Amino acid sequence: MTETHVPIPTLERLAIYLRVLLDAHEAGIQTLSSQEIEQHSGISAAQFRKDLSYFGEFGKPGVGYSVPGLIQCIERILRLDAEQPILLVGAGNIGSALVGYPNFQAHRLRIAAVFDNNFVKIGRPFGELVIQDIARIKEVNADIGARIGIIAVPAHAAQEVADLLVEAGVTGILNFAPTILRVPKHVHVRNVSFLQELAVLSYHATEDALCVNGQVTRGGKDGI
Amino acid sequence: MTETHVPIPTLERLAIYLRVLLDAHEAGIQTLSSQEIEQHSGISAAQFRKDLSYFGEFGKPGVGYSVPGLIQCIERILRLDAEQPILLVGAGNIGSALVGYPNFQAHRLRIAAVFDNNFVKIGRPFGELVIQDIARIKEVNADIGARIGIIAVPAHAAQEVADLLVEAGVTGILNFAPTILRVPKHVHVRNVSFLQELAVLSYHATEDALCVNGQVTRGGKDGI
DNA sequence: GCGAGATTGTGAACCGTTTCACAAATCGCG
DNA sequence: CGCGATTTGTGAAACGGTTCACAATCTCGC
Ligand SMILES: NC(=O)c1ccc[n+]([C@@H]2O[C@H](COP(=O)([O-])OP(=O)(O)OC[C@H]3O[C@@H](n4cnc5c(N)ncnc54)[C@H](O)[C@@H]3O)[C@@H](O)[C@H]2O)c1
Ligand SMILES: NC(=O)c1ccc[n+]([C@@H]2O[C@H](COP(=O)([O-])OP(=O)(O)OC[C@H]3O[C@@H](n4cnc5c(N)ncnc54)[C@H](O)[C@@H]3O)[C@@H](O)[C@H]2O)c1
Repeated sequence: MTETHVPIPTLERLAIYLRVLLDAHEAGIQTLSSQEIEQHSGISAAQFRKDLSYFGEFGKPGVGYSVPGLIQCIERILRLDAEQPILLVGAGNIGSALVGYPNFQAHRLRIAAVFDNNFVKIGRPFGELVIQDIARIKEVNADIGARIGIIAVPAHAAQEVADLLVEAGVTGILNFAPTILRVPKHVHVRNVSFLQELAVLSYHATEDALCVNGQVTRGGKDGI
Repeated sequence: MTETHVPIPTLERLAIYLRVLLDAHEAGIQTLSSQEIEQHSGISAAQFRKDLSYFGEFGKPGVGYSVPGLIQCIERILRLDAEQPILLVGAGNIGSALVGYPNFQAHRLRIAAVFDNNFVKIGRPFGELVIQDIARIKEVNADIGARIGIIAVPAHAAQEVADLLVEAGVTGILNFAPTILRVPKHVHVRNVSFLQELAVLSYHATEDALCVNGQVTRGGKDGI
């Protein structure tokens, strides 16, 4: 284990391992080998061990991994060992699904405040929270200290909201709007795009050959 | 352009290019160079050209790409040129956000039927649809012929629903439940996991060194 | 205490994707 | 028509992540 950059796919898988481990813990299992993790996660044992090797040594040769021990370690790595407050912007359809989602709590991710710019919505209850004015976001986060924000507003408002989130001190953004966000280098953005996912499935859903090819698509000045 | 396997990241980017092109089309722009696509998409011009090269030649040297022409080509590649019907299972929070989402329509993705197993919900309206009994899914899809299904049910029901979807003729599944699905080889699964996304952000949101390391985590029989 | 069996951690090989760099193609203009 | 400016398409190189394979480590039972 050297002090090296951790691949993002590794971090994503860490969250999967954590889920598997929590399930096992629930079931009263004390120890798991990388082989068994493979069974439950669909990720190869070698990959699992390599992933962990970025952070240290957590297993015992000949035995495997202590389930509660590894849970604690992965939680620490992912900063899920202490409560992680999150700002949600956009009290619409997506926002509504998110505030009520109980699984976040199990990972100590807590939506600590909801913001909108619609005066009709501001002040209304939203899950267990009350919708607040987006104009007050910086002020509110001075108390909360959230480092993660979720953008669930229409695409045309996303950049503006991203700027506000960054100004409020957020360094990680989960973006549901179909737009490329421009943010300072120190801010990490992850885009969630159902359309993209469905497009990939759409491509694979049909096996027929494509009708696009050289001589048809290239051509005269009427072009493609 | 040889007949080769297309990387999944390429397909994902294709959906992004399509969005950029549709925006440009909306704005009345007739032609775009790979350089300009880079500006709008955040994806490098070289990457863009390489991505397209898997499918043919679509541009004119010295000019660029015809916006409407390329839109048509990418839509054909992604099978978004004809209406793509989709089955949604789970009339809950996520399902609710999806049925009302207008952007799907712009890509000819249409949620053609919604299913649930809750007798209280079956028969109720859901968006413009009526919630149907999951038990009838195969029968219903005999008419619809959808090849894509969305799983928006609790994790413990996801595998069972996946089996039903496959039996109903679906070859692509978008899975929102936090579980690994076992499906036949010809079926493609894409998982959407907000938890995973947030975990990655959580990791990056703090720059402090980890407290995990060799001598602490490895050790005596009290172990990790 | 020791040998058999199990399992980890990791350098090295492998493989697929991204980036680079340039020849070939097209356009506009004099 | 020809030349300079522009931009494409694509082999080849660079890069980064995954897989492999094995020495090192640990447990258990005798
Ligand atoms: N609903 C879906 O299934 C779905 C799927 C994929 C992507 N998305 C994307 O997610 C985003 C949210 O979708 P939704 O369906 O929840 O939309 P929505 O219209 O239901 O909700 C958007 C909310 O954002 C608020 N808002 C608008 N501008 C704002 C601003 N400047 N500051 C603060 N709040 C503002 C609105 O008042 C509204 O409450 C959109 O970008 C959409 O494209 C949604
Ligand atoms: N809500 C969120 O923000 C969120 C976030 C991430 C992941 N998810 C995941 O998405 C999935 C759906 O979440 P949700 O919040 O919409 O849940 P939900 O409880 O609101 O809705 C689930 C729906 O599925 C139906 N259902 C249950 N078993 C079924 C079966 N066997 N066949 C058909 N229908 C069945 C239920 O009747 C219910 O209507 C869950 O797996 C959840 O973990 C949700």
